[in-house]
Amino acid sequence: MNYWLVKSEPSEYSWEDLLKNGEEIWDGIRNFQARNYLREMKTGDLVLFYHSGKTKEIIGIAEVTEEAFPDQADSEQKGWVSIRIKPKISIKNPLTLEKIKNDGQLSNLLLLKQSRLSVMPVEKPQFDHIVKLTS
DNA sequence: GCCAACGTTGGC
DNA sequence: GCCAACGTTGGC
Repeated sequence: MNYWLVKSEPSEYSWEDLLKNGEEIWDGIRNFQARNYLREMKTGDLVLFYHSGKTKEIIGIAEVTEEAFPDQADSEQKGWVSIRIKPKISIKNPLTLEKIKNDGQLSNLLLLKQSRLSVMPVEKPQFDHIVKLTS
């Protein structure tokens, strides 16, 4: 199993929206690096859900329920893909970017290195550490 | 509101 | 194919 992190601006689509809808097609990704990661996702993989913008925190854990399929909005069929996720765990104590920065074990998170990437892999030890910090 | 870091576009 | 200009994202 692999672990991931996706970012969303809560005014665009929030964790609460995902909870309300029960599942969501994660589409609209128009970045090659992010797309490649989407293609690697497998059913059952776990996905940290990060709010960018004002709050800047990991607020939930979602699960991949459908592996990469063509993005319906990709009318020119350029190979963009989407996946489907559902909420799994709502985090009671969200992990803020500030805490992530101040935690030595999380210094290698791509989140800190490539601030603009919206889909990225997370190593299992780091994922486990985040789960421990937020539970 | 500003700026850094990228990604994209278009002229050459 | 290079590079300047521009647009976008996201942290501060």
